[in-house]
Amino acid sequence: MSKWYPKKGRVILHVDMNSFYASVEMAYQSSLKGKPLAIAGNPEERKGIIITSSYEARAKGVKTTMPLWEAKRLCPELIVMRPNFDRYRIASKEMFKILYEVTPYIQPVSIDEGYMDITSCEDQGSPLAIAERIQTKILSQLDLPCSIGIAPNKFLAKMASDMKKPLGITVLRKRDLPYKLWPLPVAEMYGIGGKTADKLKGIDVETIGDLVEADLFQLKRLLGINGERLQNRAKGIDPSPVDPDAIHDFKSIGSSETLPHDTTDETEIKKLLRHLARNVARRVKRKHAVGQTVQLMLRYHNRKTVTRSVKLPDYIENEEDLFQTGVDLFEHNWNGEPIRLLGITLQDVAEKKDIAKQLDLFTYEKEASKEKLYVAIDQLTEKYGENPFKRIKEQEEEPRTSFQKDFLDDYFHQ
DNA sequence: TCTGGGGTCCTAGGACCC
DNA sequence: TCTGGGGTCCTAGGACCC
Repeated sequence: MSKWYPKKGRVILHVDMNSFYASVEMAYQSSLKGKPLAIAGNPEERKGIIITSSYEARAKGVKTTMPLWEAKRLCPELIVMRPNFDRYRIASKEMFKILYEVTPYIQPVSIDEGYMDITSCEDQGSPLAIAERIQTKILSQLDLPCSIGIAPNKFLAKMASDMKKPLGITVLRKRDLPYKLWPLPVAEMYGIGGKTADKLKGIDVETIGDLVEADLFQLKRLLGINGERLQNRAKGIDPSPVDPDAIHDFKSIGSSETLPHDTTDETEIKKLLRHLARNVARRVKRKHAVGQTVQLMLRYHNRKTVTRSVKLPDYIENEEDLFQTGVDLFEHNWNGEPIRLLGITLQDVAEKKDIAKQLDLFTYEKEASKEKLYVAIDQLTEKYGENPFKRIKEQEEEPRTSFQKDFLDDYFHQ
């Protein structure tokens, strides 16, 4: 007698550190615990905005991106610290180490959060038990609080981890959606910001439940293809996989900086461009990458921001090329008004090892007749073990270990 | 007294080719 | 004389996230 088994769904965790930077500082210096603490930039350099704040500070109304003076007005006893990124990187690494003890199927999405696919971890206990173990371990070993969402896909796991903070664990199953997800304002949905929320309000979509009910054609007209994806997510549908390799497929590397004062002084401007080019080049080098497009960003005194980019005939990687292209773009596009911020970004980035293949092939293409090209493809296929037209990385990747010890170094640059 | 810096993805128009 | 429609590449800007 054949028995019917329900198709097994996935089990996804989203681990989200609670007010990460502030919590790391408290773990570092326990006298800060229980106090309103904010991590902020230097106001003298016009970078005085709140990056993160402790729950004690949030209780007083302090919020991320709020100017420091406003935060101090709301909370006069606020303790303010500059960020110590090295500390946060170390803490992040230790946190992910704990996650990798459970499974290698992890997609880090930022310094303080990541998705885990624990579908095939039944031997380690129920999803809830696994989540509790992770949370307890991160708290006892690192003295850091986190919230965890448990759900059948990434979107729901993300929404779930947001529902109880700090130190929450929230299970969000499909059958929970009508009372746990749908009553929330649509602006609380991941992927919906102020602009989209405003647009949706225009068609009377105020809650996530309203989004589920909304007319699909109307949504598409309003938001394009994103309308359909957002509605699917609201319905609890999100097929996107937990992708451990996403972290390696970076597409751009950039650096930008606000000047202490608006300036029209070309010496000062070039000095900053030099600094930015050096910054980008250092990180490009660490990732063994090259890139083909350089983008210059200018923010003027009135905050008007423009970007100008150029695609180069060759891949570049070094400081000098970045600097020269940046200066070139600057000289051709600056309108002469005082400048507040400058940025240089290298785009169309790829790893050198992948580019080598393309260049090989390109050379053959250029020099070979069609017939010779076929021979060339055969040769390349032999050399790389697969059709070289298909960009493949697997063969050159290191085997995945329980903890890829250097990947965070690469990702969270330095 | 104002509003950082690191990214990703999508859209839209013009150039160009067939 | 007038002029289709599809596809790709390049560039600029916008929305969003942490």
